[in-house]
Amino acid sequence: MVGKRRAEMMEETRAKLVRAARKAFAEQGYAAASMDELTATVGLTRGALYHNFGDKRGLLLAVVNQIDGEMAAQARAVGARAGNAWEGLLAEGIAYIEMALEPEVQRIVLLDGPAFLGDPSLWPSQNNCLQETRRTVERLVAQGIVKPVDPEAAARLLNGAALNAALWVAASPNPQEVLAKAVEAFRCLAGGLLKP
Amino acid sequence: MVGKRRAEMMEETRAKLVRAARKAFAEQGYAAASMDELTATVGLTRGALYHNFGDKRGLLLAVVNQIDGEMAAQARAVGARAGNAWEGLLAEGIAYIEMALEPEVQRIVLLDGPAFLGDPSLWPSQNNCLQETRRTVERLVAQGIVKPVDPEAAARLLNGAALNAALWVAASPNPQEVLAKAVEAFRCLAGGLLKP
DNA sequence: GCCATCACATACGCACCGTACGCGAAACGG
DNA sequence: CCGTTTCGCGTACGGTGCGTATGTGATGGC
Repeated sequence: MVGKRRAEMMEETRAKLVRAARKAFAEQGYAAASMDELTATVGLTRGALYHNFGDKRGLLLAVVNQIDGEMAAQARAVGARAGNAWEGLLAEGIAYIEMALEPEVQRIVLLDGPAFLGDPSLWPSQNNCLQETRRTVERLVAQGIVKPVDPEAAARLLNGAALNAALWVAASPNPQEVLAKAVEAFRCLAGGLLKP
Repeated sequence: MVGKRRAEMMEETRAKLVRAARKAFAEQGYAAASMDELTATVGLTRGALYHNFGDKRGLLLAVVNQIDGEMAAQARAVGARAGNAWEGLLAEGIAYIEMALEPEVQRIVLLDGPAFLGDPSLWPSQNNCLQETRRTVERLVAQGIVKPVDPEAAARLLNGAALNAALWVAASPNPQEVLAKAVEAFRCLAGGLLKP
């Protein structure tokens, strides 16, 4: 600890707060999470919070951006692993459904994020995972595999469908069975984009 | 006012509070809306609120149920007006997109509702507008028009896609143009449910 | 016409957020 | 090497809002 520069220390403080926030927001929800408790769990006070993130929303923003980035990376990896471009799009969508089962993703990014930060497209992160899907759709349109739809619109609807599917699966008593149904229905819907 | 019975009076105060809540929640969001202000605008105090709805969430629940019911009725009406069952499903979905442009629907039912009340399927209203879509899908499956998918799953994904489309449209600078794209993409996706 | 009920108002305590200010250590210039 | 400035963070304060406990006046049965 002693050998570190100020910038490193500050970055470490930010990281600690973000880590604690991911836990607290996921478990209690953004509104119910107390900043006094949150900061205390990592040996700090609210002073550090307001100095680093401006306010409570600023911390939520930082957390959302971090998780969003992780999701986009995961989606990209899954898509790249697929046999062809079309299977890649399906794999990405299904990956979103499965990722959204994680409490951190569901609670923070899908529920509290839009409610307290507004529409995802307005986020500074520009919603990486949505952009990822959009680019995939663009490629498929260019290759003539899918109908010439607006890529942004298609990406929006696909992500929206996936997100809602995940909420459904998470709330169900037997997630495994419901997940299978959701994935099946998703494949079905997405097929509507394919050229005849 | 004098000639009314107690039950009528109580129903009237409930209605007044719900009306005020629709306005306040839609304009400021659930979290930011002050119950002191809200009740004062209709000449009451928080006492009336906690007596009639238990707590702040109870009021949100009542508001959500009311709007949800209106949405389901609207969807049913639009669906019935369509030429055939398949066009009815499309019309319902598009109607959801357009309804979700209303701030009361978007802010209260789509953003704050899930965030503060949990998954819509857990709401006491049983999410009427989702049930409406599910029944429509069931009919289409029975008639052999759409593939034998799980009706609940299909309804979930369709509604999710519509909701996300609406958020996108509402946040865009030129809603008219974007709405057209969203509707087009929705028709496309929904087509994936049709039997070949 | 008395009394129980009840819808709603009033009053209180508590939690929490945001801000202004204080402090001590690190960075910096000479 | 030392004085000074910077700055990351802690501390203290005020304001606001929720939930609950208690009071009250009108209503409706008997």
